[in-house]
Amino acid sequence: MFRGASSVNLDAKGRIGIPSRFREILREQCEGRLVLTVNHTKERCLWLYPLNEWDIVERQVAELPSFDATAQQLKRFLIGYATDCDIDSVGRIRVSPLLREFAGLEKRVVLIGQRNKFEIWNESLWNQRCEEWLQQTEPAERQLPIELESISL
Amino acid sequence: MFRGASSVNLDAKGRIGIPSRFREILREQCEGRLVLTVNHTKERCLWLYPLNEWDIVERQVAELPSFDATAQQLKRFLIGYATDCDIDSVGRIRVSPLLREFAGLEKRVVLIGQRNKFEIWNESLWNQRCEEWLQQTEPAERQLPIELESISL
DNA sequence: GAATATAGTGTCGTTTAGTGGGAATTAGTG
DNA sequence: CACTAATTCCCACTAAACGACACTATATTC
Repeated sequence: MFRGASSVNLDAKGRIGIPSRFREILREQCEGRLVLTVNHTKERCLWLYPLNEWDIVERQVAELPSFDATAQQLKRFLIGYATDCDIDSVGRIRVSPLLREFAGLEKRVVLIGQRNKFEIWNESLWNQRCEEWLQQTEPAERQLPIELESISL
Repeated sequence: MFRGASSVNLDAKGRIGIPSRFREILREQCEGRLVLTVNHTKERCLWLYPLNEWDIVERQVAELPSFDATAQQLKRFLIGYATDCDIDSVGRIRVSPLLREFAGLEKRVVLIGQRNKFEIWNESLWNQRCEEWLQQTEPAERQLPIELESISL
């Protein structure tokens, strides 16, 4: 289970280093095989799953009805953007231009451990959002179709 | 199972390259034999199936009740536009002018892995739709004849 | 506090994917 | 049957991705 925030560089070739404290766990858990995709909500950030965790998520999403528009959108985003990526010999993964663009990643990014996955944010966007969340008194309103409520991403 | 988004060029001869990471799988699964058809919903995009997956879909659609207007329409679009296409020696398929026109494909297109199939979009339309989906607060209303709910295309 | 180890990051060269274009073949049309 | 247009096959070029290595800064140990 992953937790904690790290600030890392995205290099000129679009690679980011996974903090070393996670590397061994990831090697054991999924042989360094990860899946990188987008967050389907309004927040522009990426999600990074160990392959085994991703399989669970993908199956859940895939089983949603084909003719439900909301479910289709979720599928298009989550599975549509999901990219396999292996950790290289020095502990980095490559983020494709498409995904970088989606999340607005530039040089400074933050990697946020979220139990079964990581979130990857543009650092300044992350800081900005943190401020907003702290200001905010009312929790965001929730309205979801019934099928989505039970899913744990 | 296919996932991930790729941005590719449609060349002057109407060909698009299938990303190399899928080619070997496609060769094994269906000997590079694919079926290209249209999305029957409001979304103007194409669907690309490996032949074996297409067979399943075609059978399901064919068995829908003959006197249901919605099912008839689905049949007309899906089966009516379905075109066989083989992957060439450098990993490309040709998209007929009819299909290109239907989906409004120009030079830049995106190929979206959706498990058993791919979706092919005009790139700017795809980006536009993504924006809309992310903005959207209310989930789209759902109203479907009961037979269609359970089909997974 | 110096020496060593390790994480993080940048750079180089090789390979391979992506794309464009020409020639040969096939199909469509008068 | 001939001519034209479209399609397929093949080759070539370019740019991006990958793997290996190297350097730097921070942390750790003696």
